[in-house]
Amino acid sequence: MVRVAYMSKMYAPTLKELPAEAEIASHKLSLRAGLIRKSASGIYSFLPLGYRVIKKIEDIVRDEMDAIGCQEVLLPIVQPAELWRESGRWDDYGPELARFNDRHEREFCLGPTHEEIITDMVKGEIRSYRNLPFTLYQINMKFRDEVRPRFGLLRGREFNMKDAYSFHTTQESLQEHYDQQAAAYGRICERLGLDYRPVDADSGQIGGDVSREFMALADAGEAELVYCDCGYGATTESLGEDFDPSIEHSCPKCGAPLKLVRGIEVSQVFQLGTKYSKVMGLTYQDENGVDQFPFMGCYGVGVSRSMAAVIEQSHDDDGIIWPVSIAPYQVMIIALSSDDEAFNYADSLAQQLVEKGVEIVVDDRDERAGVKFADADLLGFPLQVIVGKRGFEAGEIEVKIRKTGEKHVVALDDATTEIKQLLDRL
RNA sequence: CGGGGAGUAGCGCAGUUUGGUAGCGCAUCUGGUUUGGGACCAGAGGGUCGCAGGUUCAAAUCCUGUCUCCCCGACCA
Repeated sequence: MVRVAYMSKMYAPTLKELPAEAEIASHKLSLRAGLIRKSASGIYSFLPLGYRVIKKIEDIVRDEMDAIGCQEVLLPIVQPAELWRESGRWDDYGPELARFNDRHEREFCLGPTHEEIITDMVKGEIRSYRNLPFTLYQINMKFRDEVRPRFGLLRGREFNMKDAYSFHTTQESLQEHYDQQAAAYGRICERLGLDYRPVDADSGQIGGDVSREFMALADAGEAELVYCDCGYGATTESLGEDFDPSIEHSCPKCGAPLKLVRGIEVSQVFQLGTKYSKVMGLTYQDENGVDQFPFMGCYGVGVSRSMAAVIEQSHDDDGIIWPVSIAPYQVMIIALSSDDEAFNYADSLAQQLVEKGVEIVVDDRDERAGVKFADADLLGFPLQVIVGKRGFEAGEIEVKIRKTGEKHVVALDDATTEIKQLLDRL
């Protein structure tokens, strides 16, 4: 059951002053709005409002994964060294792989990605070509002991990620699913309200031959990319050392001048081929009873990083501007008057809206108007409904659209429907 | 790992040069006045100055070591 939330009860410690540790907008605002708190370098706790956003992003990702036939699982974070020795990555991965021994001196690592675990798991179950293709995914914390964590959630060491792994009998089947994943990733970016570009990329540590990344455009992004309005895009890294960013380049597809920008890598799709199935001995029997190695793909979405990317792209001097799709609450009702009648009206309006499926938080705190307005802007709810004594006595309330700042005066009796309509238009 | 910066009250900072026993703003608590854009007045609480050694009559301040955090670079599914 969905309930009205109240600011007076909410654990949402906002900061008036800029945190000294943060440099970029998304990091500053995540801290100021009380979405996250740091435990150690690159390691964060998610507070109620931040975790609501994370869960909403996860639900969008789940919806898109389920829509293309993927099935959700949950894989272990703690993984035995032997699997990583099998794949060769125990030695190859380097110090980014966090390792430790258990009480019996057996070696383990914290999963930075889950190819080994899933390949091993599937190995016990796959017998026949009839079992293929299929795709499993999970949404889980990853740990990578990054050389230099920075920018809050943009490059953390522990982070929330969706990772999917697909298994196929043919390259064509892999290609087909890879395309479906890429299309789903485009839809995910759109539903998150991101300004993004898909680009050709390196496959790096994960390995494999073909890879695309989805870049949220942002000056604070760590990646550099080129793109063209015709649809072409590539990371400058993938273009190799001979790419000179100081001179203008033309699009290899249409010849138009390429744009050079910075971006945040929010997701990536890979074709792994038979790299992991071969090295870890994952086989199935084909129609002729002959053992074959499945083709594999893997597909990742940085969930916590996506949250930071959205803030990076959608904020102003006053705070965050959430898209309706992932706002922690869609509407904040600011109860300005302590007058019983006006407050009771605000509360009943909240109840009515909740019953219509709108997520509502009421600022019922005993604070001055300025404090409430400032927090509402900082927290970035798409709509602010202002219920004050003066307006209430005149039979009206005010609805402010966070993004544009425009205000609508609404009659008390029409409030529920008007708010619903304004929300639907955002 | 190389280069740079920083650890002093919950947060943001001053004090370190020139050692003398810790301060400001915000926040918190109490009382009062306020109440549509981060109020005002009066009072109060809160810090082994990151940690460990050392020098000294005396260390936030000087010396040595160490830990942590941030930025640039290297690195990065």
